[in-house]
Amino acid sequence: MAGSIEAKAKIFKALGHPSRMAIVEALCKGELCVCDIVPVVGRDISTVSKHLSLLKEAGVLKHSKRGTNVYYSLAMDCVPGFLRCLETFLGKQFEEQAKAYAAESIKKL
Amino acid sequence: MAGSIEAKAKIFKALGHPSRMAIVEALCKGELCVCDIVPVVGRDISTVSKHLSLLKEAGVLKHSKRGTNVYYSLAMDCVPGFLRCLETFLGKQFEEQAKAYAAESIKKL
DNA sequence: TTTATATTTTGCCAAATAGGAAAATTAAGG
DNA sequence: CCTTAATTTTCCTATTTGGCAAAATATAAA
Repeated sequence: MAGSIEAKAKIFKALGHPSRMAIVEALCKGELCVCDIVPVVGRDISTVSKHLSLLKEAGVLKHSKRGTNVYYSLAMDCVPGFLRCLETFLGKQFEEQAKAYAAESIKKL
Repeated sequence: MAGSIEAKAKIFKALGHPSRMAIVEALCKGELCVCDIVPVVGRDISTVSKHLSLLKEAGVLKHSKRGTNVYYSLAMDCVPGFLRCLETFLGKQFEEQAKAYAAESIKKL
């Protein structure tokens, strides 16, 4: 399963950019067309389109055309749960930092 | 929580490289020193050291010095479970491709 | 203190990435 | 068929990244 290292890294890499993370977070709530994703990301539509195809290429998203619109949605069940877990982790980390900072401040009084 | 998008993307980015994915997979089994990680990755020790500090900076790893060695270990509980989930996903994806390919081959007979 | 071992840091180069503008493509609708 | 709207692709540029080699650090051992 050595090739699976590459495959897994590719998935992480796809999610490893703020614009693409924002796209995936938006799609956790359900399918969206490109025109609705663009304002979420706040970048040129050509840039957003490229991010979307990268995510699709990595297997994170799937898409379906209906009329002139293209709708993207999540293709990987594991992702939303992991994102919530990361948020908990980041929340705790932030708390700890705040606590450490407070302790330091008290020492200096 | 807009900044959390950046924070989460940073974590994914840290894991989004084959060498760093290999490091994290190795550390799922437990703590290792740099000298034991180097052969796993198969890159120059200076390169591996940079990958390790990037992972630490992102909060994925922590480290402790003992003697002249530095031991790295996982700092994020969510990671191993997600990796197993991805493997299941990739396995299914591979199966489907094989099935589709077989169906195509039969048609051409 | 000198020497050896483990690790990190710096310097440099080649390759990959993200960005927007503009051109190309696709599908409706008149 | 021509026009409009949605999306993707191509082209080009600036920035970031990953790699190794060499120098710098740090700790233990002689």
